[in-house]
Amino acid sequence: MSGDAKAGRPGRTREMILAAAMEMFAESGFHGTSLRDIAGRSGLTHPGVLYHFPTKEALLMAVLERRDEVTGEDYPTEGTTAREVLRSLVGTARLNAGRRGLVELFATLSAEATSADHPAHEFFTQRYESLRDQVAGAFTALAEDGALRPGVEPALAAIQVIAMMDGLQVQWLLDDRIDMGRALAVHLDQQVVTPLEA
Amino acid sequence: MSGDAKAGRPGRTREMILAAAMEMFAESGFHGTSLRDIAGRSGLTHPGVLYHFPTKEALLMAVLERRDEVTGEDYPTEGTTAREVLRSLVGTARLNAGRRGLVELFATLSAEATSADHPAHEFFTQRYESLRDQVAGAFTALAEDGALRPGVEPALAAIQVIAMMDGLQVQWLLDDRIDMGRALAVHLDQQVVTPLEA
DNA sequence: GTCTATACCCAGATAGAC
DNA sequence: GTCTATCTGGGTATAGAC
Repeated sequence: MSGDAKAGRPGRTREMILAAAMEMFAESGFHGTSLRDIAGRSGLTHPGVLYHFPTKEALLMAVLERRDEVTGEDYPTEGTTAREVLRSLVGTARLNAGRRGLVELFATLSAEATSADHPAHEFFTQRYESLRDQVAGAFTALAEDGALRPGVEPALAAIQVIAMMDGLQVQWLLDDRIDMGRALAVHLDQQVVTPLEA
Repeated sequence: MSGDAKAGRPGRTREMILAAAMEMFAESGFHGTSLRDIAGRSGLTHPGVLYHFPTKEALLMAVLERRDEVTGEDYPTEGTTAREVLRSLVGTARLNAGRRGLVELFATLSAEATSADHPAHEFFTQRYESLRDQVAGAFTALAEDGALRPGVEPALAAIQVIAMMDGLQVQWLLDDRIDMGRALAVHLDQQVVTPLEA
């Protein structure tokens, strides 16, 4: 049944397409990449790609979910201290400075997806909500330890850091002399009583 | 010479096209909007549009410049105090909460335009540079008056506020319960010794 | 001077052969 | 599971009607 050498393991081709799509979306953006480009790099024709992913947007969503897995490795979600959660935000910003394509993809799509009818709208709405919850949780824990500066509200502080991360990405994409990690670290140190680093 | 009733005042049609284009770029982004869509809403065909604007890119640039005029009214550039410059950032954020289309346009395009070959790339690079200069100037003036909290660096603070403004827009577009004005005001008050408001 | 008609090529998507 | 062929629609450019 599955002994056919040509076909390989099911999902094998799917993986190759995903890898090619992620690279090319990252290099040239979603609109700048054609299905024929992706197909070419995967060694098929564009209807071949559409057999595995019904539409180009479905392929995009698959790439986004995979991106979340990759970046998710930077964000320890459980069993970590509140300070570690905040430090991981700075860490991600620093790592991102070496992953331009991924940053471009995310920045472009999160903006595009603000339209209610965009295929990735729900994806991003949920993503921001869960990110805000997670970061707000960290700030709340710090507040309970009296580790926040006076006037810092956990829920608002979460919105603010996440906003700053996103905005820094756009400025950095336009001018890579912008130091995202430092900007974020300085901001976070203004929220807490004892500096995060060291 | 100019007595032709059909033609109307020169620039009349141009205005209609611009208005339609601004709305549709805001809703669907640059790549998501076709000239035929814009033409349809303006009551002409797409080559009709191309008579007034040689290319789709030229139309985009015209729209961007007009947006700058609208928003520019919120930003007093000269003859104002440093504190007023910062307050105007908060004011713009509050006004923007009533101009969803404009915010969508700007958020979507600034992200798209991070690609080096995007027609609006240069426009946004310049825009951010000049905005940073202006805000950094305000922070520098405050620093000289000893009005900044210890550790606040003017140039970095400018990058940070602008980043936060942009990031807040994306979160607000996805969930309009986000209070952009308040988030920004609280952040700015953390940078200065005496609160900005009142 | 202002627009319509038309034609070009490239992209996403579908139908159906193998 | 993948291809060939084809359809539709987009951006661009030109010819020519009013």
